[in-house]
Amino acid sequence: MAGPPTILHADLDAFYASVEQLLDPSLRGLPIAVGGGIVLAASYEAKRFGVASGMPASCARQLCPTLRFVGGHFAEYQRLADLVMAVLDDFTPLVQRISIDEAFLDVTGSVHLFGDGGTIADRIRTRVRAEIGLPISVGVATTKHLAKVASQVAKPDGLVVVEPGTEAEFLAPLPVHLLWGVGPVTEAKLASRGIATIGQLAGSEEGWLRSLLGQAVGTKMSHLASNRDHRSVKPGGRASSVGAQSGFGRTLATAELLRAVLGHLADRVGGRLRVAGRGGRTVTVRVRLAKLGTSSRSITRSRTLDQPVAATRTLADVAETLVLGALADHPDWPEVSLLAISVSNLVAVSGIQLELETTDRASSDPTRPGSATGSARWAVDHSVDAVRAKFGRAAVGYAGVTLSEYGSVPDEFRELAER
DNA sequence: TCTGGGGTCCTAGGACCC
DNA sequence: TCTGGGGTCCTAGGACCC
Repeated sequence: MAGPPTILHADLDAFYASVEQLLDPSLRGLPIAVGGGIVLAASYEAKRFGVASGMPASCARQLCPTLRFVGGHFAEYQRLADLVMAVLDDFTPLVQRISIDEAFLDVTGSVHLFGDGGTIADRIRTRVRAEIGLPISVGVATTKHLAKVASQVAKPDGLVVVEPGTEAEFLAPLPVHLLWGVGPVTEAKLASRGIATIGQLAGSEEGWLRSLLGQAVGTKMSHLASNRDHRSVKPGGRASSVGAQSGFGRTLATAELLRAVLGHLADRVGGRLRVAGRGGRTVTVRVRLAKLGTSSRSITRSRTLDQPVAATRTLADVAETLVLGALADHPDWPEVSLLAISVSNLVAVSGIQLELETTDRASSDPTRPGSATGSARWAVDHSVDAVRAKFGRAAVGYAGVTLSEYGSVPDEFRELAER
């Protein structure tokens, strides 16, 4: 007699902007944007002018001349979002947080305690508004994906319940871009075949969709459109890669600049890995290359090592080798506009293990984790990590390089995004 | 000597999400 | 208007093993 599951998707509205309006009442009701050179979040008042996140500030100001830019209170975003998540935890242990401001809840086992899905969603919205002061939209359905679509439809500050049995008629008139996984490319491919709504998508043959969109995407779209997607809510879950990137406009890639930026990025990534007690075998770099007056292209290079690494200097050395190799392959693209380092194939690694691993085997290749210098590297990292644990990140800089002249995004924001 | 199929890992690139 | 930073997942080819 087990009925269908009851899944909620709870999503804070225009989160960063809503927090700013909560902290400063004079901003309430006004079009505001969080960010500096680009819009990181826009209030609903600003969205009505067409302002959207990711938009350059100049463009946003043209759309909305009265737009106010406000600095981000990054620690507050994290603290308030955590309070909201704690409210969700009161209704079920099955909470899957998928970003700072949204989560899935499986409340199937909770309905006998708190009431049906719509009642629970109502209580969540009331509590979040009363206790934290933020608007939150909730979608209720029998599957995760449909709950997410419902919460998007509910925005702003709304609640949408899709009753079991009404899924198809709910989805049919909605545009395909509301489906999770449909971005500009997929939307355009579908539009070229006359498919604009989820109903039209559901009416398309699965094999035909696979040939149009590819095996995985085609299958997924077919399942989503006809609500045959039944992934379960999975609490917890650790990241499978750790990375950092830095854009610096149109700058000529001197060897000094590459070294400095890669050192800084390796420091960020290595520090986070060590704090998490993890190391990774695969180091990937991304280089965005640009030519003046033309578009940019990005290339990636990766290398998989025998042993997991987390040492800043080792990561920096591997990354530098990869970047130089990538640049050598593209001599006609002289300018570098972004560098990124990512580490994947992650495994749990204790500090002791890392130390042993780097001292056990000597090697003349400095990019290998078994380098003879490994012990010294571990000692340096360990000292830096210890100071930072006490006094914060800024207490110790890597190689005395702050790179403030290149970074356009404050470090606080990076740390927020790391969560 | 050449033929076949399956599985896993690695690498580069692309689409998408918040 | 191609701008930020941190992620996930998929594809396709090649190497290698059985």
